[in-house]
Amino acid sequence: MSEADHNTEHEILEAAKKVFIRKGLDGARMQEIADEAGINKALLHYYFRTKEKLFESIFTQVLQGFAPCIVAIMTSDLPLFTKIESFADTYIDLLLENPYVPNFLVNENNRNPERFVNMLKGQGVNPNILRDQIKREVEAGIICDITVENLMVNLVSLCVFPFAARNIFCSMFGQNEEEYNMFIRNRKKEIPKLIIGSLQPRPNKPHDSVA
Amino acid sequence: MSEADHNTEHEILEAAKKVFIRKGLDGARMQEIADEAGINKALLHYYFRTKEKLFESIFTQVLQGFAPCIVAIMTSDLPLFTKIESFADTYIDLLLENPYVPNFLVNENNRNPERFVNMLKGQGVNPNILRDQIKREVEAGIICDITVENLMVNLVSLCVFPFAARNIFCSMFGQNEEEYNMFIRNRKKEIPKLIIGSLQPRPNKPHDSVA
DNA sequence: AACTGGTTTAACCATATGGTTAAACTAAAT
DNA sequence: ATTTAGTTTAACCATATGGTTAAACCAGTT
Repeated sequence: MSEADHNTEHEILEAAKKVFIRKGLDGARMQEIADEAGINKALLHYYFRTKEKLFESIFTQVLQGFAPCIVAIMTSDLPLFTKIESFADTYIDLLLENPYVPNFLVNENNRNPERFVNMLKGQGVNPNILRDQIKREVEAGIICDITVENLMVNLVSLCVFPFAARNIFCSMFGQNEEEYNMFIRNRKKEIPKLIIGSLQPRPNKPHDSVA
Repeated sequence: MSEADHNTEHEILEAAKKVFIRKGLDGARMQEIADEAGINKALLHYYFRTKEKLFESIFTQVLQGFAPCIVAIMTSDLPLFTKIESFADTYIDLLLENPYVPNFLVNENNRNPERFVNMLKGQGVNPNILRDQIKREVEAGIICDITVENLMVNLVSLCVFPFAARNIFCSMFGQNEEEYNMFIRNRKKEIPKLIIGSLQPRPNKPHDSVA
């Protein structure tokens, strides 16, 4: 029997991920995780001594799933516009596969900010490379000026928030799950269009007067 | 002695708001709320029989604090650009005064979507008026076409998400609290600029080809 | 046959927590 | 002086929950 097969640890991690992401640390019950994994509480504690340890595993696992995407846009050496398009595309795909993760992360970010910040430091997220790229492209006349901070916050907000506020928007617009997913898939193109449009260099002034 | 003075109920509500917003329904302890209100648990239950009831009060109170802003942009008859500017300005001010509310709402939205949806229905949020306005302004050549959904999601995402992900961005950019607040205040102008810029009608095509 | 590690069962413990209760106290109202 | 609403104190209850434990079970291994 291959190890990956009856690998109970893996089952537990999958189950814990599901439960923790949906209910958070406080809301999750060890019993529920055991049930979800198809085992019993004793065995659950046999593998992961405490709830905290189990949560820690899930948290880092989830975070590491989302880090590469962010690191890529921060560090790769593609042209900025390409990066933006690629980020929106892959990030939204990732989110569509893990729609509850934004809530989970926002929640944990609230409950235990230190853990979050410490975890991030280990991921090598450094805005300076992107800052330099922006500077270079501004000087080359490819884009008009913007801060890394505004660019990143705009991009991430537009991609992530529609997931965090899914129900709110859904009910606000009277959409069902599938319609909303379609709407979000559509945004894979809308978001870059919006941001890249705002970065188009203007002949004279950095901002146009409202007609 | 005026009622508003020793008004214990008010004290309790303030305390509960603080605790619930920071820790959520699951994380909040009745004892903690009592302490925060400077009273004891017995009296707390004397005023609000159950945790649920108390939470309900806080939840509706918080939601109603944020509804008017949304309703205004959906229903008032100002020109669209004015609305957008006004929304970003007043909404971000409101958020700066209640920085933990986005987390609270996202959290609750996750934990109990039904409550959220039901609550929203009572607030008279109806996108059709705004939809009509957009249609009119498109036909008048004031703006280029966009769906209400995309406009609202963009606007709200850009305003709210920087609060929900405060620590993440803060640590990502090495900013302290005050710098980040400044950054956000700055976005009161940046966000309308971005969105209004994208709505500027183009002479021929609805989207420009990348230079 | 004996051993081994993973697994189950089921009881159990300590603690936290939401909620209740009764008795006493205080201060204002009558 | 009595009443009354608000408040405190402190004990108490029921339950949920994280975590432990011991004994038995079962499948492969030796």
